[in-house]
Amino acid sequence: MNGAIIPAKQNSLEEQRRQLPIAQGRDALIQEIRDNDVIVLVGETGSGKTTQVPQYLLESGVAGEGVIAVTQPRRVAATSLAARVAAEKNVQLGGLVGYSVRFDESSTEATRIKYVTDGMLVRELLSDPLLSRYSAVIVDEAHERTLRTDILMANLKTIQRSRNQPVDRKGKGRATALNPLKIIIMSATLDAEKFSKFYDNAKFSTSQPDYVDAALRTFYQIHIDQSPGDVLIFLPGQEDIESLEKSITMYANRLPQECMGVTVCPLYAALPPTQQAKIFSATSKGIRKCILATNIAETSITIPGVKYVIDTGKCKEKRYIARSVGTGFDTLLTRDITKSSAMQRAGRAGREGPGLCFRLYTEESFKAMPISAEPEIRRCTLTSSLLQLKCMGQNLEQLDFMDKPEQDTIISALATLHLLSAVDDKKALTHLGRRMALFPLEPTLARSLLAATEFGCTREMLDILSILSASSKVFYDSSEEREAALETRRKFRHSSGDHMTVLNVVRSYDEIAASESKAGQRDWCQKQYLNFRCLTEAMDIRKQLREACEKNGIDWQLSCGDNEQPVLKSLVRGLVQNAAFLQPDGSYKQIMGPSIVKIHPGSSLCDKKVPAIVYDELVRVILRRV
DNA sequence: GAGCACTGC
Repeated sequence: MNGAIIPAKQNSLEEQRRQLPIAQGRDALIQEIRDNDVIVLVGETGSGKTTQVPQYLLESGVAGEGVIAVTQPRRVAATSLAARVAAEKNVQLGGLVGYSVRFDESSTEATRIKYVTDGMLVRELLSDPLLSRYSAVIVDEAHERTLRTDILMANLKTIQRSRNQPVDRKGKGRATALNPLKIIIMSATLDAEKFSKFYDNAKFSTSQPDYVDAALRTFYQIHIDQSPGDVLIFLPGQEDIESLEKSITMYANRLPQECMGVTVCPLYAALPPTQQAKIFSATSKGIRKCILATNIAETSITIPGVKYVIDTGKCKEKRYIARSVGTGFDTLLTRDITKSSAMQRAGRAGREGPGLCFRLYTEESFKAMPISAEPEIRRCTLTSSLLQLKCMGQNLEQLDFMDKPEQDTIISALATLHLLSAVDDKKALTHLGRRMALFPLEPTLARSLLAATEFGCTREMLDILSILSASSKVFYDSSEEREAALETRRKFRHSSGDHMTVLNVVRSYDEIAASESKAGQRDWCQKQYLNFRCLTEAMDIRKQLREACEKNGIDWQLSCGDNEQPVLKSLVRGLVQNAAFLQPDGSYKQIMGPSIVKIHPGSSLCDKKVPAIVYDELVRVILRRV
């Protein structure tokens, strides 16, 4: 859909921290490194930051063209970290990612991330006192304060002073440093301030313990030490699942012969059922199954044979942020689970015998967890419920609720209904509003449907709305197959945007459904990278909506054929609130709100620079975990 | 430059 994104930069870091239980994100870190020559990064040792931060530097380009050095006090750490990062980036060790330790080197001209022992870098000072090949030096395990680390840190300080000196090239405008150096000191908590002082009060930032990495290590601890039995790991979302799947598989391939094998099964709602089914198939003897699941495995799906549970203590939660001015937006944020979730997760271990649960959080964090989740009335849009209550002659503001909704949420719901002409200036229900409530649709979509009766395109509108109100997305894929999916779906793309693209999909599906069996339809969907589950659900919804039309004297067969104008006009009637105009810099500005929004990269309108857009979904981007 | 789960109508 025309998912739009509010860029993170819009909001102050402080504001984001407040909304984000896990503090530091990838983008925020990159920004901090861009803004500061020295950063002291505090966090637990051996966590993912040693492998991730260099990759962030490389990917974002903040470290320029030079080599990114990561120093380690010990040889074995340098070589094994290099191997792991090379594997994560899917490159040959010694290419893009390499290492250099005494007696052993694996690096080439192409190497951009180089893991080295601090002694090696100190030695390099002899031949290259300014370390000019390096654009960034990351000093890891700085808290160990080995002699060579200290010598290195002292030198880095003076090197940076001379390299980052602005050079005013005559007549060439602004003075800039020719070959600046970035320094990142990674340390355990206690010494952070001392490091910061040493580098002229350098900024320091704290990274949260990396639960994905902790889960990886816990899994292998179980795998090596514990008796046979499957392992279930709870993670917040697809992204973490994909990343952990990669690292577990990578280590599984290097296990000693006598060790049990490992098979990894990802599990989340959006995963096609065929792949979900893998969790139920029995593993052969000598293979340990490791299921990586979202909280879908907490209640909805019970997995047989699980003996060990690893609980990261994290989940995702969708939250609507109301704005009394303009439109609100949804955020999907990673947060701590509740006590009841924690119990539920633990209970998934050993349902058929003794089991063990490994919680990757402290007793204190457990005690700090809320007992149960906040009720939806405090977190969701109330537009639809408000309309319904009005139809029942009730007033949401006067109802005696167990938990009262936020005032802003009510105000924004009322504003939306007013804009859709479902209520009048006195907040009273209109005839139109009553008709909107006849359909099991969000009020915005119901408004578009009623507009379609005027513009003569109910048939097309029902095709689109049924997809929009299905609970899963039509276009959904893992990050691995994203490119292929994009290419295959190109034929559905419509120059007028994603809603017309969706219409093309439904029309094609209708043709297939007319001649193919259910299995044939499923096959077709799979080949087109379309979500079969979404389409079948949408077809049920469409049938129901058509019936609702018939019942209420609306002709659902009105078609505008190949003329897209009536469809677009009708959509706008419902989505007025979500209109935005192109800005000179290529971003979009809401007409009814203050925000700058961006078109989702998966949209057919992305990079098209059309003068105006309407969207049906606005998502606030949350910074990623370090 | 990228999607937690569920439910009802």
